[in-house]
Amino acid sequence: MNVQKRISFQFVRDEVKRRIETRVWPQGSLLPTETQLAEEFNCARATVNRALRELAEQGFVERKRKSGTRVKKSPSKQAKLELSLARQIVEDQNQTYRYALVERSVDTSPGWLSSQLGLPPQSQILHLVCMHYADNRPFQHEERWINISAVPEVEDANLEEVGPHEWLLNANPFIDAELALYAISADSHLADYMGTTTGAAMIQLERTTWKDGQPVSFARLTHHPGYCIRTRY
Amino acid sequence: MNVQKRISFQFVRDEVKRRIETRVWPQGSLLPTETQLAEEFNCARATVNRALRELAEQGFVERKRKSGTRVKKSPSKQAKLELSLARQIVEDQNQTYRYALVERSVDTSPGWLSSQLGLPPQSQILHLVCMHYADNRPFQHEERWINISAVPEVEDANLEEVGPHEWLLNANPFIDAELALYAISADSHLADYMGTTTGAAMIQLERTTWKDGQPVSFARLTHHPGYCIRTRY
DNA sequence: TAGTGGTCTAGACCACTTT
DNA sequence: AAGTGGTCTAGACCACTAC
Repeated sequence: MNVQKRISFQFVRDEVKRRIETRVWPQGSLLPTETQLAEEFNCARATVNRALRELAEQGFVERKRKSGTRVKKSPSKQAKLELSLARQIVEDQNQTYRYALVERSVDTSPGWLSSQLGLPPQSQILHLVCMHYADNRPFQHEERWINISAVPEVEDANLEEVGPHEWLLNANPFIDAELALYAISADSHLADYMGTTTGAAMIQLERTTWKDGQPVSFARLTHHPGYCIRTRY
Repeated sequence: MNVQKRISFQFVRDEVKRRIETRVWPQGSLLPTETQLAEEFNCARATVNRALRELAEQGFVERKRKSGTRVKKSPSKQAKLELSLARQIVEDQNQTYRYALVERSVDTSPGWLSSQLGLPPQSQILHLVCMHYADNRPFQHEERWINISAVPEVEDANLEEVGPHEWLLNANPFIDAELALYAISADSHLADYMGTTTGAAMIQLERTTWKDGQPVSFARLTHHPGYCIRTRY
């Protein structure tokens, strides 16, 4: 007796994916309709729908009403990057994390920053410089500017123990960010902080954050030479 | 008359998200059960289920059978990186793309590569060096090693016109890759290729690809100084 | 205007996990 | 053993879009 289990959307999803990968349904071709597939797999259309919806999310197929479901020409895979707090990265590597606040001052926003964040001139900003260490070796240099009017509480926050990044995330976990990632050569100042030599290549991450359309913060996170971002896709 | 539209899963999703963001349901707290929410919103449980499932995917809540749905402490957002072909990146910037094959040779795999890819010793590999240009300025330097036994056809492929990355993706669109991203200083050789000075900081991307568990290729993609990866999350 | 995917429902049963 | 999310069904109607 064939004790066929009830068909799951995973089964349909994986089988359709297999047919795409083995080019039973070549790139650019049209898949059967949901109704046809439901018949073939002997399941409800909703089940097929969920399977195909996931494949669409993953970038294998494109779906359009009336036209049907098409195998994508170039599967547009995306690498997913975890961009955590320095503390989390360090602790995930089983290293000891240490944080130090280096500089703190309240200023009026310089021109370049106002333009970067879209701030009115003369805005008050909190300027911070801090260091993150892993096993007492420099891990990340953080320079940050915070728009005080967006988070007035920050002026009274104690940032000696907890870094501004972490403080901001706690105060406001739901924030939109824009990222830019590039390589820089250490100037003598940075080299000094990072315990390396002038000219060393390092990865720098610029992070601009917004809350309800209001600019909150701009940060430059510079990682020690040799720091490597890894992922899989 | 209150012409209440039929409740959509988007409505439920957004309303629940709003309550989380405004801390009606604070971080770490337990949400009502699907059944309760379905009652409140006057919709089917399946609708609530889909809404909560999406919020779980997006990292706002955590769901466990029997325990219920909990607001996550630190919403674990992930940045998504598009890592396209050099040609695509260049053309997306409305610049003219040019490709050049610089070196091509068939060798036995050196030790470091065998170890990187997990190849048996004495494996035959195709070694390639090529350049990608944007508006005739160096854009990306590509050094690549391909495991010939994994893709025998590559030995006869014409790689004068189409780069190996693009060729491989066409030959086999469904590939798993491991990525490493870091900063390097240009040595005189690379500086020469990239039309820059020795010591310039550049972003280098290492890409190892596998097909059905079999190693296919290892590549080092070096971007011109000033190259910047941008994203939002 | 007709065809296709998009979504909702009401009910059912299952599977995991805590008690 | 009981509670909660996970999923499937069968049917219905809607919304977009190619024709």
